[in-house]
Amino acid sequence: MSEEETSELLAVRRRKLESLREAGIEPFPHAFAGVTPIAEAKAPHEGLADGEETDVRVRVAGRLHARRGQGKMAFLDLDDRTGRIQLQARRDVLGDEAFERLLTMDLGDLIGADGTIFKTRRGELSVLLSGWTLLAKSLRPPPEKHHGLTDTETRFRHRELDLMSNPETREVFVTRAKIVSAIRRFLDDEGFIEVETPVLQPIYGGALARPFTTHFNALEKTMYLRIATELYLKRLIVGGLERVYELGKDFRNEGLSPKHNPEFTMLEWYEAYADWEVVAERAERLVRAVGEAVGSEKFAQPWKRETLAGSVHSRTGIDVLANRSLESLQGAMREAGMEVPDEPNWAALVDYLVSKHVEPTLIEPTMLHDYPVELSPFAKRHREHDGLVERFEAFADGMEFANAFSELNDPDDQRARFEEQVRHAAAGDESAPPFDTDYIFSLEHGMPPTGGIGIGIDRLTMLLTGQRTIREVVLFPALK
RNA sequence: GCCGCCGUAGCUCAGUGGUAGAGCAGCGGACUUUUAAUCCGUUGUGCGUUGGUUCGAAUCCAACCGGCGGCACCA
Repeated sequence: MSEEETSELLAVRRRKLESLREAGIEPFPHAFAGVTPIAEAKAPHEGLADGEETDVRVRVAGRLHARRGQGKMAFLDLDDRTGRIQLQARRDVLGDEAFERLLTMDLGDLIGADGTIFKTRRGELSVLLSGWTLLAKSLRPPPEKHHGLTDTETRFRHRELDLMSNPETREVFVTRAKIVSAIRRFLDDEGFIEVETPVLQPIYGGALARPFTTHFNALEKTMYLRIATELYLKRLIVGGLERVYELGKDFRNEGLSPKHNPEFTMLEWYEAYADWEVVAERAERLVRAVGEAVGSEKFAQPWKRETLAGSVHSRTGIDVLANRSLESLQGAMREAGMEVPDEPNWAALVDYLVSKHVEPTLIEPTMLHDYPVELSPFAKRHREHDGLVERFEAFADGMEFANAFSELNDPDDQRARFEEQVRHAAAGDESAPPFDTDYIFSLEHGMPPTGGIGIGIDRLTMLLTGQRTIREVVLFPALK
């Protein structure tokens, strides 16, 4: 036995478990049929006058949260997913044995309760117990009842304790579920079909990121966890599915931060015959609908739009398009009295300027569009401006949450972009994706003009629930 | 990976060099309208780990482990 198992707190609960069994009471029964959610049990009776009783019978179940009194009458608070209700236990109603046995129940035990609804003199809607059942014995004490659980490490490593003691945590994850189902409803209604593409891939692509690597024993082959669903989804567009979406986990072998978890949930959709502006319009409508579904005002207004170059110019006075080489741009930054970081090329320096000087200022939902081709290996060239692609990224609260473009469907251009990325990889860029011959093969059969987007669901959930770190919207976030 | 802050009982927290505390929870008792119930009594194999300094370390120092924030990487 470990030291922990000998501790008095746990031993007391163990002894109670044994005494229940000795009394012929099953501490872990199989089911408890006919339970009404607590909020539903309460709702019809909120109008009762103080002290008013009913003969309405209810059956509720949940976790014992608190207990008051223990003479001839006791009050107990019972929690379920929908709320909390007070139980009134009376010796004269339950009888000596059931009453006394109930008082030996521990906080944290799961209890089923039968009784009638009434409102106490103090105005608390309650259940006058006519009977009760232990549904599962709890062998460890729950977190403290009124401060809840605040220790972040315990909250994330043992999310079940966070969920049982902090209702606001439950709300975040219920909202997250509503967000996901609202997304599916919206896209299904607009003629998209949901698909599943491989998580385990022989070659990774569709984004600039380092992958997780694993090994397929039967084939003696290195495999990768996907960093994006993009390339497989566009192969489905080539195949004629025309409107597809996938909601699923991507994996990127990068650092942890308040905005980054190594596995995260991404929505991507692709639609034939559309360009980035069609996608932008649909994305705005989708996010507005999702916001309405969860009662958030965050995306009620139309999103602002700025060109990427314009956004840098307005914040820093620097014209990145008039300084189209690394040396020239570095010079312009020095002239402006700015620190010049050590970046390998012009595109990386532009990316730096955006992330340092523009992104933090984008609080209201904003699209930046017209990106440099060097930053966008899968986006179609801009119909008017050389060196740019038709792409936008969407931001809010200083954080990117979506990335979309007119999809590159010229197989020869795509081949050249892959070759450029392969050169970057050879020069030591670990996030440059490898050449994907199957993808080129697919494009050579002809992909219609297509618009596509990726939306980070964790970040969207952060925005819609007001959470400041991704760990608060992921049930079991990555920890050391 | 780097820098800073943090780690005390099941939980929430006091305690900054003199030998470990409170509240809740627990245990025993009183109480038929409580709701952070109250009252009386009572328990606690706990200072993240390992070293070091000191007559003496939760407290000072070092390394390590873990958490948080920032940087780097990235979405």
